[in-house]
Amino acid sequence: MKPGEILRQHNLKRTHCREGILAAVMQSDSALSEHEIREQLGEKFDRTTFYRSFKTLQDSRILHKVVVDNQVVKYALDQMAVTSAQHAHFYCERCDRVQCLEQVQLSTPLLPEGFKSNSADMIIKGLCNHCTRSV
Amino acid sequence: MKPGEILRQHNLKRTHCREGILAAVMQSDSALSEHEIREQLGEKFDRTTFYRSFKTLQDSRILHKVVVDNQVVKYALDQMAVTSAQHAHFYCERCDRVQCLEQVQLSTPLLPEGFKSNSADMIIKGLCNHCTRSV
DNA sequence: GTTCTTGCAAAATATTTGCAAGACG
DNA sequence: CGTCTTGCAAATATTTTGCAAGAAC
Repeated sequence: MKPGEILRQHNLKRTHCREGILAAVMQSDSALSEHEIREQLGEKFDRTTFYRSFKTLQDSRILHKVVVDNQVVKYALDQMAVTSAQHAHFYCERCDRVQCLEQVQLSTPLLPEGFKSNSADMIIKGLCNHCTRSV
Repeated sequence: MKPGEILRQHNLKRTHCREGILAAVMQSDSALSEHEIREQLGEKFDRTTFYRSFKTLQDSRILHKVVVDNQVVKYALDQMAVTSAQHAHFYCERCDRVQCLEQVQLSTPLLPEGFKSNSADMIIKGLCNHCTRSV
């Protein structure tokens, strides 16, 4: 599916900035930071616009945000099939890339008395599939 | 154990700021943000000093940092027994508190070919033990 | 044409660094 | 006293808001 179609499906206006962000994230095999996306699109848009676009895309559940401990913030596409399913994120300590591990389903572990879970995020850190190869 | 002792154990100088941070975190049943700790200590220290103290305490593995999606940053004590064991964090969407679920051990799920895990963090969101009671 | 989105300027917030003065052991 | 830590000022980074001009439909 193309960026424009996705936007239309969600009743969002098809603007250059939104389509640019989507195109970048869709063709990448890892999650991208605001900075990385901005670079790819050649600084064509204002940062303010970026933040507003991210917000819009997140609100419509087209993208989701991943925050790693050390303040790395990345955005990844919500694949339709996966949108509702919980999945883990992998952060590579060598190349700084964040990948969604869609195969890795999160089973919420048993919670203590009184806790009620709505959702869960898991970030696994280590070496990614690219980096274990090239060590 | 008292703040001073902990610092001595780790060969850190016992300064007011460090002891204050430790005292605050130790007596709290949930993780605290820089802001919350600063408030409790009556704005007695500079923010710069705080950040440097947090860094020191984290480097010595006395505290650990928890970052929730929406940019909430909290600090929690590393209990000795638990230090090395992986545990999950619970973020309450109602009261904004972060608790360490030490009972909930993280078993790293099966990773795809080529990934090598060093550590993992899990944040479970929902209603905490205090808030489910008072709904 | 009406409504939503953008760009710009500016503010709020978070975090880091250099350096001289001060506290710790 | 020597070394590590603090406070202050300032730089950098991140994110948010108001408002008028511009794009989308």
